[in-house]
Amino acid sequence: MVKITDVARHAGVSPSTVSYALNGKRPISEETRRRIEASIRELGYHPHAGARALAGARSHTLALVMPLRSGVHLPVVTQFAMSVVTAARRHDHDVLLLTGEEGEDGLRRVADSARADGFVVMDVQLNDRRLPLLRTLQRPSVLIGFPAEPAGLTCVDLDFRAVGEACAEHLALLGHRRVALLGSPPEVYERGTGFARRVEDGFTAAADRNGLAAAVHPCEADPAAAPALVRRLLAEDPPPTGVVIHNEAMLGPLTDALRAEGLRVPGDLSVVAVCPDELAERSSVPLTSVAIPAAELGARAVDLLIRQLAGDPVPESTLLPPRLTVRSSTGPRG
Amino acid sequence: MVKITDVARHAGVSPSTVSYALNGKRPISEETRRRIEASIRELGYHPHAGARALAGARSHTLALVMPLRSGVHLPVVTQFAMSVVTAARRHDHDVLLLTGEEGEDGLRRVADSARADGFVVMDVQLNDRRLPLLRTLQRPSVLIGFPAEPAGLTCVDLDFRAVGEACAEHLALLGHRRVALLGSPPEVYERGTGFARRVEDGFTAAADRNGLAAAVHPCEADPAAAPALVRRLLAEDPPPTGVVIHNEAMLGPLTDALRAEGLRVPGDLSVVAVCPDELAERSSVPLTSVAIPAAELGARAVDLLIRQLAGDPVPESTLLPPRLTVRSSTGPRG
DNA sequence: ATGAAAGCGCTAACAT
DNA sequence: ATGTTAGCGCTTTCAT
Repeated sequence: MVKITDVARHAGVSPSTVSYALNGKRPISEETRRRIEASIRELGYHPHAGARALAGARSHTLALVMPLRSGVHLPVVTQFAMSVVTAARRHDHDVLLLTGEEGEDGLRRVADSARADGFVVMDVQLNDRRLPLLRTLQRPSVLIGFPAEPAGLTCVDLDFRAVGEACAEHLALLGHRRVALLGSPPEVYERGTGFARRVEDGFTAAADRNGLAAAVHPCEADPAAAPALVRRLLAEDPPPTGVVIHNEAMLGPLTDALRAEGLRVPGDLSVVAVCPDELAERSSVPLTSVAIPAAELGARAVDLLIRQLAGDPVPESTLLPPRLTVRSSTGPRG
Repeated sequence: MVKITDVARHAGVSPSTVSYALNGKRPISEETRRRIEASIRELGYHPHAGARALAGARSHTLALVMPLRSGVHLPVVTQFAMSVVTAARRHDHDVLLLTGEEGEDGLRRVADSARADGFVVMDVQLNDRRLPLLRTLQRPSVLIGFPAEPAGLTCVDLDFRAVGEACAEHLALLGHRRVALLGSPPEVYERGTGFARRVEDGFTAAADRNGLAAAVHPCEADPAAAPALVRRLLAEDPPPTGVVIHNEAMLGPLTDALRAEGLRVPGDLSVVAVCPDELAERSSVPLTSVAIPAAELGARAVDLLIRQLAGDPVPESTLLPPRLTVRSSTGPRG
């Protein structure tokens, strides 16, 4: 195994000089730095992570806590994880993967054993059991999603209010005057992170601003209920010409039901979905949609964590703007 | 921070005794062990991972290398990762997450810096660039999938030949006499890990054994081609009454095309899919299917890695038996 | 069955 | 701008 003293000898300097050249904590002459870098490459030196963590105060590792439950769309989880790793590597950090299942004990274990310097926690619930611990732990963390009481925690999420607004505005711009939101099932409002309500608020607010008539239909995750819901929607007089679906499980059943009722999309009805791009693309009519920007969320979370580790102040709340992708399911009214 | 000397003092023993009590490398009297364990709990002691790695020869960390390309079904990746973490924790190991993107340099870095004791490598290609390195690295690894030349490497995968057999046998048992396999696109055969061919072989072999007439249709991943393919399938005289679809991208288009041709599933045609359960369940007619047992693969991979780390001999090749889940898309002939 | 003590490879004072 | 050196907390001989 190649160690720092090997590099030092090879470059004709002291170990500490190599160490400093590596982490830039004090100035090194250009000439010396070059020799050291050459030696490192030539010998294939990689500092022993354990020794580094023991002597320094940092493991150069971030912990990523994956969801407990599988309510989250799994592809989004993978994309998110990948972007976290990629971003972490850019900052010379590795990523330790934890499951939400390990709960508070897992967090404490990882923190106490100095396995990780900070945490990225996915799938944070409104009243997450882990919140008190995360607050007191002497390591920074970044939460994906907003708990009921986010004060004192660093949180990142998609700006769901802006999602609702973007959907309404997209339909308004296409000339629609009557729009509806087919929302999430009640469980999501209660158990979830509150994002369903935020979409709703943004949707109705933007509809108001644009003079649209807007209806909101909460929506169970029951495929069998789709036809009835669609009929109820169309029974309005006059019926909406644009609809936003924020309910992943019902997306298929609802579009099927629309087709069954003989409605053409977007000819008779424009449809905007709030769902992963993957789903929107695979639909029989590719859906105009707003997706969770998993990669951006991951990169941003790492960024915030690294800045905290550097002692920089960071905003407690970060909301990422939504991006609406226009596909084939929306068109001008009529 | 609580350290081993704190525990030792609290329990009235020497640090080394605590260490031995922790890892069981020498006998400790029942009485002493109990006192030590009590102290550990009371003080909330967690050994410093860096110190442990430095003094010992093990980081107690496994590296999990996630896929480069996104050809792999992302939900399967997530499930796999979760099961790897869960299994690793059962053996007192943590998991470091790497992306395939880091390639050989990433593996070397992690090995040389003693960040991980071994590797689980997902998505191994037939002629993976990382294979030579994995062979020479002084750390064990387990590959998910079989490269062209697996000798000297520990590989785990679903037994795809048995998958083909299970599908054919399921149809045979239902009384079908003429069956067809709608296979993977040519790219998969070339670039892939050879599993497509193995399914094919198993399928035809089992069909032969059971006296079925079996046709194999390779199948581009082009949704527009689905109707033509279905018509071609039905043009056979007599047409098959059972079909196996091993092509994730075409699953939707093909079932749509079947419906468009007025075929009832399973009334007129029984369909077996080789695809993630998730997809099979969400199909308009829930599909009888064989899935990738992601969780089992992950657990098995970790198992093999841990056993290698313990110096135990392990089989080079492990094939997991497929599980066919009967849903609504298959029924007796006629 | 238990203790004492010598490192493991690195970082960060404290030197010059 | 660079060198010297004392630990960081643990494991593991070598003792007893």
